[in-house]
Amino acid sequence: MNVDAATSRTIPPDADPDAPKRVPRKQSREARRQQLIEATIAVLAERGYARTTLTEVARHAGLSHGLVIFHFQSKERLLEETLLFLSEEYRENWAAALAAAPDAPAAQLDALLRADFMPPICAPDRLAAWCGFWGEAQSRPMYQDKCSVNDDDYNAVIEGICARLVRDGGYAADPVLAARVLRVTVEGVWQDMMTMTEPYSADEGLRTVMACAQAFFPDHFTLAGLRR
Amino acid sequence: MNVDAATSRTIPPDADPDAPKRVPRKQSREARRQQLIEATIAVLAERGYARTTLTEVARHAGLSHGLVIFHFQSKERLLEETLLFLSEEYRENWAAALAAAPDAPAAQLDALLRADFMPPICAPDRLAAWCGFWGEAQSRPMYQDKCSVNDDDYNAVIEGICARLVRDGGYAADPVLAARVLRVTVEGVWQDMMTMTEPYSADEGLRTVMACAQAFFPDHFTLAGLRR
DNA sequence: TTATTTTGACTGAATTGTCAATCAGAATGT
DNA sequence: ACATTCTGATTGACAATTCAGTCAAAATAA
Repeated sequence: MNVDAATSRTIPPDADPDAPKRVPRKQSREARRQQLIEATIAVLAERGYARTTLTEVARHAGLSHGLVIFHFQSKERLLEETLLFLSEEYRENWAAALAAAPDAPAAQLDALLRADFMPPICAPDRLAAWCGFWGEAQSRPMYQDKCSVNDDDYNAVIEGICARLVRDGGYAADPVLAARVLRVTVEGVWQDMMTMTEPYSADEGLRTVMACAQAFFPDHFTLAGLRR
Repeated sequence: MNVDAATSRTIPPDADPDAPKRVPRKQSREARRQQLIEATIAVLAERGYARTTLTEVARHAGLSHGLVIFHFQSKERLLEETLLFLSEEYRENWAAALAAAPDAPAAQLDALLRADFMPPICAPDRLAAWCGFWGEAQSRPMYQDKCSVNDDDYNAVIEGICARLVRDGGYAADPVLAARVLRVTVEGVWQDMMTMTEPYSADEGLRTVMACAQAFFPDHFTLAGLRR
């Protein structure tokens, strides 16, 4: 679902190993789809969900709007696949951060929270596109369906980490509530960065989240993150 | 800007006391506008921002769509005034709660947080309409303009309360960050209640917010709210 | 009557989706 | 190397629909 994967597909499985770089068509099917999804994200960020049109997406990609339908059948499907891509990208980002972190619950939580403030997740167009979808998700069950699995997984992970941290660290807080507060704080800070008249930086956003972690787990966190 | 205010306006200050019910035109005008704004909120909640049409708003109010234009000149203006109404309603609600609370900072914070979970603010259609606007606000400077004053005031108030609470209560936290976390937690809980596959109740939402307050100000708050 | 509100038909613009024609490159043949 | 065929990506014109906004006429109240 990422660009590299699409690029690698341009070389057929039975390709001659010494054949250098086969650049098949003007663009391969997967690469075009990915290009159009990126264009959709950009238009969502620039104009908002309600004013996102196929023509604008196509124009942004330098292609005809007929091609968008050719690749995605309908506007609905294009938006679905865009949301799915963002959802997967987000999931892969935090999952990778988690896998790279030490096993101690505080270190895991630190990695999980930091992951949301790293590129490519914390890029302006990504955040803006997310906000656009959030606004529509409530009235479109399909959008909830597309993301609920990833959302539930994230929830389960952060709740599990908080439960371990509460137990091992001797805290009294309810881990479910603590996990929920941390999650919505990240989301809220993102939204601040998109909608406030004078938004703060991603650094300040992360500091805010760490202040929240410190409030719940003062022995393990400071404003700068994991206490060491 | 609320219904009662509009209704009270129906009786002019110089009205004859024994004249039973004068139903002046201008009042009818305000009542219609209010009716259409309520219909707009309902449609926003039901179909989302992108699929909100004048025809649907009019149908919901049992009126013709030409009348919507007659009263609001354009769809843009209708949505602006709807947002303005919601913003004022929200502001009046927390301002009233604050005025009714004791002057102690912990009591003020408790009142401020509870206010967001009381009707009419915490009604499903209100929350859903807010979410719809949030999604579009990023790409529409006009929406930010309309609300920024009220938003900034809320921010200043909750920061001030947190600053007093930190000082008087001997806490070490940064009051600006604590205030920000509390604010985005309320917003995030609202969004949860709108978009989650199996949302929790307003009570559970308030408990979550109080868990956050407890984390920052454990001497003054419990899961049930203000410690007494 | 006069002023205001309300309707509903109409217009013009925007937008999604269709489709036949075109075109670029790959495969195949010579 | 060169020409021919084939495939499927790409275009752009077109149809159908939806929707915001206009307006003349009707209804209603003063």
